[in-house]
Amino acid sequence: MSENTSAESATDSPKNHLYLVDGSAYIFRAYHRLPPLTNPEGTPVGAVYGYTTMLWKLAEDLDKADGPTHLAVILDKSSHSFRNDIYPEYKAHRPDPPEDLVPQFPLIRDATRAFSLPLVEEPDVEADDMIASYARAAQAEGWDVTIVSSDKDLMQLVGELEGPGGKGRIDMLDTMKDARIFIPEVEEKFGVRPEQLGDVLALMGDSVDNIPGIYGVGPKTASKLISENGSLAAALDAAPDMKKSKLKERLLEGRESAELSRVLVTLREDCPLPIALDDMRLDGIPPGPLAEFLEAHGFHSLSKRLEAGSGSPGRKTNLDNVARDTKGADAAPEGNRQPLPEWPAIDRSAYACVQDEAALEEWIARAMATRIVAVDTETSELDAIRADLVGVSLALGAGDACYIPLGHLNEGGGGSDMFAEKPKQVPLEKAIALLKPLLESDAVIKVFHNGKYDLNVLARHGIAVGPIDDTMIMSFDMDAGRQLEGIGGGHGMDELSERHLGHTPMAFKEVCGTGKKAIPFGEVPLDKATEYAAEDAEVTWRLYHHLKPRLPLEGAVRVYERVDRPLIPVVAQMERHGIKVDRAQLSRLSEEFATEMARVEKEIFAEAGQEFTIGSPKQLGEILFDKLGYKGGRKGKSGQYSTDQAVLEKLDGEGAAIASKVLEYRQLAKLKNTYTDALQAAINPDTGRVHTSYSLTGAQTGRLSSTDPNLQNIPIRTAIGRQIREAFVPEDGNVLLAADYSQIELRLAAHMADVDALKEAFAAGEDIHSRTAREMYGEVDRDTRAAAKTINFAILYGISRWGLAGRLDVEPDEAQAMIDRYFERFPGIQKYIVHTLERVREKGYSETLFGRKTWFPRITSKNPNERAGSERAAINAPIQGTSADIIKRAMARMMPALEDAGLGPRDGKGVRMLLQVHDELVFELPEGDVAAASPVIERVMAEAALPAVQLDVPLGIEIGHGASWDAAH
DNA sequence: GCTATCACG
DNA sequence: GACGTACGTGATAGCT
Repeated sequence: MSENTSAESATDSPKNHLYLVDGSAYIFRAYHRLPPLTNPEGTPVGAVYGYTTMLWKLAEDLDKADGPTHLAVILDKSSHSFRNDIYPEYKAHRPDPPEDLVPQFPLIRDATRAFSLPLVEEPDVEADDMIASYARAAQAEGWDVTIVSSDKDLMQLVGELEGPGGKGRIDMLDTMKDARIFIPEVEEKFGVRPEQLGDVLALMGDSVDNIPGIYGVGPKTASKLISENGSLAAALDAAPDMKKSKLKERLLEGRESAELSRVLVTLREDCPLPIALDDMRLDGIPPGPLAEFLEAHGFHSLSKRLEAGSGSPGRKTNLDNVARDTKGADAAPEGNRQPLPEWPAIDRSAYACVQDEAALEEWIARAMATRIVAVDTETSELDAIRADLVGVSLALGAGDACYIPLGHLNEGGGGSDMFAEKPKQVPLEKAIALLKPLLESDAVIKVFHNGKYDLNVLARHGIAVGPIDDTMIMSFDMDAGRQLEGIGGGHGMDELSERHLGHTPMAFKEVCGTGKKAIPFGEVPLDKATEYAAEDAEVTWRLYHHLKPRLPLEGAVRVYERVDRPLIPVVAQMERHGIKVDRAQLSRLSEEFATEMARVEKEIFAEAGQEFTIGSPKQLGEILFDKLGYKGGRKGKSGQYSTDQAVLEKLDGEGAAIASKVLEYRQLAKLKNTYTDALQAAINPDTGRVHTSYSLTGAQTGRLSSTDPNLQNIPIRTAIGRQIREAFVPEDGNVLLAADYSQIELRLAAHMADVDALKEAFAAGEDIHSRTAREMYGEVDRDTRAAAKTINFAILYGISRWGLAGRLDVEPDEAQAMIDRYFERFPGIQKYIVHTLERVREKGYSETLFGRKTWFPRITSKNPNERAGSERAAINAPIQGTSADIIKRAMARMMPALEDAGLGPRDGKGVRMLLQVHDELVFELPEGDVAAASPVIERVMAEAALPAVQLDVPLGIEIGHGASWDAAH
């Protein structure tokens, strides 16, 4: 980390913060979560790899505010402890670890040594006890402690205590979920305070460790008993007075067992400490041993990162530099292409075409065993909501893929010979029945590229696919905005295949043709279809194994796992819901607009003295400026006159009647062509509703975008345009409900730039533009408020005196004076801008509060125009992107929260989330549910940043409902 | 396929 | 000191 950044953040001397890594528990989880990789010698290293990236990530946080100053790894040394002595059955029925995990245990030690980290392994002491002892010892010294684990037993330690050395805090970090666990999280999970957790655990027991607890008492009952009675002893004592019940009997009978369990779950906090706390200080990671280790196990991507950042050989280096300084490496044209695992070249001729049930069953069984399967669907058309399923392809490994045709007609098309036999295929119904358990199995990760599409296609066949991963979203979360010279910056499969695998997949048009000669996929001959479809699945499989391990290295795990990945099925469901539009209303408006256009057109021709194409800016410009002689400059390299709204309004102000008529004509044409006509055409004949498609990778900042049709730009600002909103309606008996974040970007700016005056204003519920006007001008009236509003937005968008001058119609000097005044009144803003730009120049990317990166390669451009443009975008991206992260989190939590409140889908109805418009969510719900649903929706939205981010400003929500989208505002 | 325009946040 | 600069999108018409 560069000196200036640390100087800014580290004004106070950093508090000691000990990280204790529960290594043994981690590798079990890593094993079950990660793909079964092997090193060059064939030793399985999937869990080791996960462990290595975890340590890397922790070391990366070294200089961060809440990062480690001290770190140690604790491992279990032997299977015997004091618990076996008092209870021989303890952990007696543990199954042996999986065969391919056993050889990884010693490698965990190697990995730890490779990072030069202290390693604690004591015989006859369990890791949990050792962790507890170290945690308490550090806490007593007034240190903060983070236990890197998600073991529920360790949650007993969470909390804050005043020791001889000051106040020390113990929390936990679940690196797989990237979640901090503190008192509220424990309370949420177990319903009791951490210090009461031992009592709950004693009652409920633990089948894995063979802790008996009380038979028939599970987490729910245990938590209830303890929270009601205060403690285990009190709960047991209260049992004789309970009214007769099964539970009473069990408590009376199980008293001894519970008391034994209480001892077993108690952590020993007084183990002798083999390594002194001070010796756990983390100064830096010497690169030598680490490089050797990474190399030996074929962790090429990590090796490369280490090389890229290590500087002079042998120098002790801080991993923060190593892992983060990726700019240099990635700026090279091939920089983004990492060494690949040793896969054979893709061979399209090797794919299987699955045409009978037996073969399909075998593929499905193998997929179940493999636990990770790449899936791709082929369909009759692009629109997922209308598309029919034509086939499914699966990939289980490199060179191990198949295509399952399901809806193919005979080659050359169905129309020409309707009696032609179809190719042999597993009947669709049968295939769906066989695939459903695989695609819905919790134990198997289904990997897609743009899975939202496939989810929608498969949902039509009653398959609720999950859990999924998505290589398109992974790519977006790591590489948004990143453009490599000559390689492009998109996230399409073909592009990623070129970029990361160096392989050009078969082009769709090669298979189906293009333009008028295009044929539907169902008419492609099976051999060709198999090559194309199975290749897509295999490419997805390979991309997954390339991209997934990169996620932690790029710091993209949190945004992928906590924001974007959970959103995929949610957005898919919104698309399937669609929204009802009133066709008659739209049609009426179309006619009305057409009549008006004809009238205005006549008037324009009269003014112009001739007929011309009003919609042609070129012709219009010539009429206005050449023929009629109005003043107005040329524009751009096209040499064409500008005739946009600003120009025409100016002309209108100067008395040119034709200008306002053209504006009116344009407005009508826009509304008719883009909305009233197009929306009618977009109604799905099967559902009678309009189904937009959201792009999850469309906007570099992390926002969604909406296409076919775009429902994120339906008019609202003018009365005439709002008539179109009136055509968006609920089904009978329902209403539409709109909930939006009020001024979310300004609130985030106030938080992120730490502007006290703005934070106060939001906390007090003031009108923010009025407050700005008061700060800037000392008085608030219509004019000063309007100017303040303009300036507030200018700030969000990256300000310039010329831009502001243009908007406010003042001289740039005066605009500059206003900017200076703004910075003076809100000093945090200028600091934020300067700091943000410094960071982007240094790192190459901006970051949101949730860690979403947007890359700005042109921030260093020699072209001042280009560079300035990047700077403005870079100032805006963290704010716009954080807002996007927040509403995405709200969306992912919304339906579960409504379901918890009993408001979920009921006989196909209930509350349905239909649309997202950046800071607004639109729902359709039975009128009778409005009162119950509104507070739930409001709470989920208002709390969406928590617990990951605690904002200094409240998030205000405005909610309305009515018989149309317009009425809901 | 590109440019200009304008709808939204 | 300049920069025919407010940020982020998508659809349409006209024109090459």
